[in-house]
Amino acid sequence: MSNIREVARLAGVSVATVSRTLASPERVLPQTRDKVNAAVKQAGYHPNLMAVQFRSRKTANLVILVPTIANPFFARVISGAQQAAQCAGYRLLLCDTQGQEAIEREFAELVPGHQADGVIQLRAFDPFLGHPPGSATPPIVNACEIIAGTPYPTVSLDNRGGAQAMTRHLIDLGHRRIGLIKGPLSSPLTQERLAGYQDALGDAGIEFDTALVHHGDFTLQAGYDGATALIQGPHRPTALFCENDEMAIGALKRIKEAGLQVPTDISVAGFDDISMAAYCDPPLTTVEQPAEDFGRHAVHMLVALIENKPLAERHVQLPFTLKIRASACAPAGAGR
Amino acid sequence: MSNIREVARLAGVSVATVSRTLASPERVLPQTRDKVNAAVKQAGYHPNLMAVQFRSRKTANLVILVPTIANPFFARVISGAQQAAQCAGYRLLLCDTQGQEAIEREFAELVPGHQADGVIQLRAFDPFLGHPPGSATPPIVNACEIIAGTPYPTVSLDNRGGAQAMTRHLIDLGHRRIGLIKGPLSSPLTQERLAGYQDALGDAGIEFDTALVHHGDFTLQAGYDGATALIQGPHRPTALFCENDEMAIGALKRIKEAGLQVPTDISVAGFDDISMAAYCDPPLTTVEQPAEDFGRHAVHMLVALIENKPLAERHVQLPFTLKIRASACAPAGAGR
DNA sequence: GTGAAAGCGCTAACAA
DNA sequence: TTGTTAGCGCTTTCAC
Repeated sequence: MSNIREVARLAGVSVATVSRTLASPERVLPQTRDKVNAAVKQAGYHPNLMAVQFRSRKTANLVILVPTIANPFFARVISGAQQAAQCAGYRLLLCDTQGQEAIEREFAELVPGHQADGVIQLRAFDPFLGHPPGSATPPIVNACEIIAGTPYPTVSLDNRGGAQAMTRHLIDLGHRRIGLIKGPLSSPLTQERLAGYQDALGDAGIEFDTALVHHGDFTLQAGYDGATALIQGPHRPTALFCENDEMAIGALKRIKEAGLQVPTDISVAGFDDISMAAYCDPPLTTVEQPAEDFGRHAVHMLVALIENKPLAERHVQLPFTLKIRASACAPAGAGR
Repeated sequence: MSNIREVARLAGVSVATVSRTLASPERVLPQTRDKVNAAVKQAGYHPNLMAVQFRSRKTANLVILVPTIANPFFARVISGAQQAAQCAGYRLLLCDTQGQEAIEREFAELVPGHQADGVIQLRAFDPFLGHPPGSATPPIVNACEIIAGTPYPTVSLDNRGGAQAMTRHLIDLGHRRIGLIKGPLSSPLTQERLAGYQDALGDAGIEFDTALVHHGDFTLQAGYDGATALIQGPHRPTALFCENDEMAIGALKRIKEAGLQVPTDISVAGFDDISMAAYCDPPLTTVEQPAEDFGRHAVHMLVALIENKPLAERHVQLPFTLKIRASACAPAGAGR
């Protein structure tokens, strides 16, 4: 592999001039520049980025920790992040952590290790937990699922408000027995959505019934299983609110298999508005999240942190939108 | 930020001993090791990975270029790659290129730039195209969609065979007019599948009709649009073969909107077997690909390349499986 | 505008 | 087993 010294020799200039030509060509005479460029081509020279970054102590790398990229919602978040990173002159190092703390820690370690400038965490776990307290916290932004009481900047959705709005929508349609297919207990996000669900129930004077709540893990299968549990028995719910679209689609399948109609027999609602939501049968009523904006905002904030620019807000909250489609309607025999 | 020298001072040893303690503790006396470890903790020391890798000329980074991580099939490929990389002691740098050559080139540049040891390309584009011919080709493996006539090692599916098998399956069910919703013209993969489709038609003595072919871009919307075009007119096909599951699901929606039944009026088949395929209505008959294996094999081959180990095979071909579900059946009025 | 030279933090001979 | 020392390839003063 050729190095800067060889290029300098070929061009008949000093290494400093080669370095300057590459970094700030305007500080070099055109004729010198041409000589250098010719030498670069001739030598097949590629600057050793390792050395460049080592020397200039700037990596232009951002790490993003994603619980699972198989989740289409996260795919959209990443897409937004990638765009914003590109614009800001950073590369995005994507890491599918499979929700494993060890992997999250390992990748986050790239930051104190000078291999990346900052990290975006999309899950409620602090990858720097237990770091030497003396050192300043590395640049990090927490988005989507927020670590309770975290000092880090955050980008979040009003999950409680979103769940409340959707539950209220179902109540307004005339539903009184609304099943809830939740995410895992450990997720703060799912606790907030449960709270929103309870808020709406409370407002309508409907008693909260734990028998109507089922825990899943955000997968299609979990929705299927949740529906199985909730629709059996004599007094089944007239609507099912699922905490993400994939579980809702899983539930849809199970309900149809039971010989019931959606929405006439049971209404179904989701959360996220993944692209599939508009294509399933019936199209899914859901809570839309501006997924790409999570990524975009997180990157902007992280870059500000890294470059020591002031942060406009430390805690950004993004708006949700109720997306009314055909999977939810008034229950059979509703008074209104 | 503390450095190795400070740790050495704190521990009362030389920098070499600190370096050794970190890299190969067994070459250092236990008591020395303890002193060093204590000093590391006290100093809040994190090795500067930039310097480590710069000096030892090994990054343990692998770049994977993905056309779009929003595609659930690629998500599975990545998942397999990540696993294999982890096992082999490498990090995977994921890059969503959005199919843009400029982005692919930029990330591939990390390899000659010594910032990554090799690259996996999942699309039929050579990111090192036009590289100085003098220099040896950087370690690269081409998987999924293969560059025509590439000298690189590859991991591929028998796309032609897969498409032929599915088309034959539809013919065996009694279909004679089979619509094809293809990927973009530019994709080699889609040309192979077209060839397989034509093979099966030829074997059955059915004439190829270009009016039954529609070009899409692998999105839900493309399937929807393709179905719109193909099901209108008096002599519509009795089956639709889509080159991926997402287009098949898009087609499903359109067919139902037209008041037709799947599969009784029109059968639908897909390709890939994404998780959603089993959950749509009706469940999708499709060609299953071992997605995770693409990633796994690609990583294994790339690591072999990087570490100068012999490659068992330069061109791995993975098996497909016909996944028969409910979206395809014999056409109405079929003789058998 | 260009060159000489110092040194980033670390590893790896080699010496002790 | 441990220390000394010479760089890895580059950027960046500071002279000229």
